Amino acid sequence: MHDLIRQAEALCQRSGMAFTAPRRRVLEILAASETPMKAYDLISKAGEGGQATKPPTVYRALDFLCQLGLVHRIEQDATFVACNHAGHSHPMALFVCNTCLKATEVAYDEVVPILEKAAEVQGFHLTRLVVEGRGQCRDCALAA
Amino acid sequence: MHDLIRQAEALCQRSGMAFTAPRRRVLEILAASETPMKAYDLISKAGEGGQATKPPTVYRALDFLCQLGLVHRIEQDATFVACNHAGHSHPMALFVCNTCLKATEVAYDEVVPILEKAAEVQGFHLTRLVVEGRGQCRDCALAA
DNA sequence: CCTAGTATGTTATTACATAACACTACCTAC
DNA sequence: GTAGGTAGTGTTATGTAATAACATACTAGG
Repeated sequence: MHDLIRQAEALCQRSGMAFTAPRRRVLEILAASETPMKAYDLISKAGEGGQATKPPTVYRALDFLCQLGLVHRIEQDATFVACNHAGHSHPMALFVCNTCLKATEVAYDEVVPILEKAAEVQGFHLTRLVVEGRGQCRDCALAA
Repeated sequence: MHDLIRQAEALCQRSGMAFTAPRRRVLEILAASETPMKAYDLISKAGEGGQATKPPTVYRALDFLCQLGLVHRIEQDATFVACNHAGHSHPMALFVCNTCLKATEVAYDEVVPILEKAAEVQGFHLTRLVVEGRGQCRDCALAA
């Protein structure tokens, strides 16, 4: 799991950005979590042990990590998850299991041009795309 | 614009659901709005004139209208928009213009099987799909 | 040094959403 | 017709998500 932290360090170094304590802390917590986390769970977790951590600190760290593609925000339910495929920035869909709540990342490169074309027909030029889903993951399907 | 209201009435009648006053009110306000609305703008708008309207009333109406497909929730920014293509339930992507904030609905039937297949490869069975975008609409592109 | 840029700390507030319970209207089975 | 269920609304209170605004600290370049 500490691969992610090392990747983050490297990524920041290359782009001349600071991988500061709160950013590291937030990423560590997310990387250790099996499931996507809500912001306020993250805030209280980050505050455990050391000094109290306030919302802006965590939200700023999250913004930073999201921009780097190390963390994704799941719009459906306002949760955050560490990215398994850090570094590169493939378009990735996030599918969340209704049972175990784990998130699965799925590449959707194929559909991007289709959606872009469908939008363009109506004169709409896409700059950002959000693809998310809900359903049942393999493990939970087998368990049932 | 009152087409939508009439459609809603018909739809409710057919399914034996009540198209009550708060539901009608919320739908009217959304139908009259050029752009998607935030929940609390809706709440204060609904409260204008008559009696005060509280959050639960509006949220309940929104849940109801969303289930019927008469209204869509835009997850990216927690706004709500009346559906232009009411009644049927095609999968529809919502693309929001960064400039004028209007929402454009785009059918994405084609991409559903692709995403389903991509998910299935990882053993994930999709039950719900959210596709949203940001960008620039035709009018704003021409104006620029 | 000192100052411009970047990031964090802190307080307060705004915005989004729902839990819980009381009440009403309507319908239907007896 | 009346008891009891169902569906919906009204109301209070609270929980949860996110940011504004301003003060403070760290660091690199002149």
